[in-house]
Amino acid sequence: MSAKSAATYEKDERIPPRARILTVAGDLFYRHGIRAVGVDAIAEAAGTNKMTLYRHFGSKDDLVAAYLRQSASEADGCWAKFEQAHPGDGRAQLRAWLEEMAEHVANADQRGCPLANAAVELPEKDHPARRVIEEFKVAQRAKLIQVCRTAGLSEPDMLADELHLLLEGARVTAQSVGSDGLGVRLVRMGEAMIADHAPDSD
Amino acid sequence: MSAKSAATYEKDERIPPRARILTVAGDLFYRHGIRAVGVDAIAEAAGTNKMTLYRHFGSKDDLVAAYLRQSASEADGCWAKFEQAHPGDGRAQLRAWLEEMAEHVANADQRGCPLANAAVELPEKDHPARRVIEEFKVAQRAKLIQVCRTAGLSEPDMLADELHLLLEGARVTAQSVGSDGLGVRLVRMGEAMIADHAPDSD
DNA sequence: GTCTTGTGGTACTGACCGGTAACACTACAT
DNA sequence: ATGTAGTGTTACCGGTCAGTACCACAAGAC
Repeated sequence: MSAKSAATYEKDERIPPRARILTVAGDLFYRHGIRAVGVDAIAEAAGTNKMTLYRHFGSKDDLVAAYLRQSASEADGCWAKFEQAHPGDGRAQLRAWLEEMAEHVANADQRGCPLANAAVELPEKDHPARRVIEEFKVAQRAKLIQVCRTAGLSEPDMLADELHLLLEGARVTAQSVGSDGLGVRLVRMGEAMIADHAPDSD
Repeated sequence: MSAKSAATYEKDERIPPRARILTVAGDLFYRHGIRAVGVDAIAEAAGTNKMTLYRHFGSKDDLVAAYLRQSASEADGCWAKFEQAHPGDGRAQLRAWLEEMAEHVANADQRGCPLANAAVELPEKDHPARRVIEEFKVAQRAKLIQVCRTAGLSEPDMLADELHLLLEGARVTAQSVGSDGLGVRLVRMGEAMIADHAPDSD
């Protein structure tokens, strides 16, 4: 109930400690930044202790990597959701994605892409998190290109990169400037980009 | 000459300690991240000691704020340079800006916008750096809108935001994905956006 | 002269960092 | 009943963190 963390587990849950640790670590890393959160704080917030944490994750860096893997798989699940909601309809999936991102940007307690933030915070190129970030971003790009292609849009890889830059820019801008009206502008711009790549007049 | 820092002053310079500290702090903060750099390291790299550092900057947070102010004024100087190179020609200034950013993105030891990175690293809303970031971003946006307007482009504020999102996205993407071909694509996309807002066919 | 201002050097505080050792305990399987 | 796997607890390690006290030294001002 403190201002610092609303996600303290108060211990006794039926959820196994590893999952508790990962959940609470994700919350703290995302909200306060990776370097700003110590393992003691994570263990305590997860209702366990440092030893158990280190039995499941060999080091803080490993925990960070696991956190990023988790974030990446959530993003994948997001795409799966769109595909399920609009099966075969790439255009609708793109639109759903745009709207989701607009919502994200407008939400005050969202702090951008966890992976991109980690890339900013951890420049050391041999950090275990780096691999996760790169793999995710490559997969993400491939996924986006594929959706653009199945949507029947021209130059799918070009459009995918355009949309990606737009969204990434919006997410990072929301953190430094704020997000008044950014969401709607985002959707408008994205729609315009998509329209520019429509082969038929739509 | 080590891998860690090429900017160690080896002490004896004629440059006064305050300037040395600020320069070396900027270098280290930018390359390794703000939270990753301690005041001891800065003082040593600047060829001075912690006491002198604390005499000029009351705390690390103040030093960080000074670092960001410095970065912001460098960016302002950049715009002044464009204005001087292409006086009165907003379009050419925008083009110069795009090319500068493309260059930046392609450069491997650039790590995005110092202000935006700081916003990621320092989410605490009462941090002295926050004020600097917000003021800079507001000024930056105003400046960009003004250039778009004097360039005679339609919907200057809309275009300015589009360009800003594009650029910010490119800078942050370069850190997580890499920058192969990103520069040229950036210029192309920016030119297309500008063209879309040209009242006459150009 | 001396007084002041800026600087360097050293040593320190107290807190926190990531990580580990050793041991007690519970639950469950056989 | 016994073994085993996972967990909790406490105390600790060496290192680093931001920040400070104290003193010595140099330069310029008067």
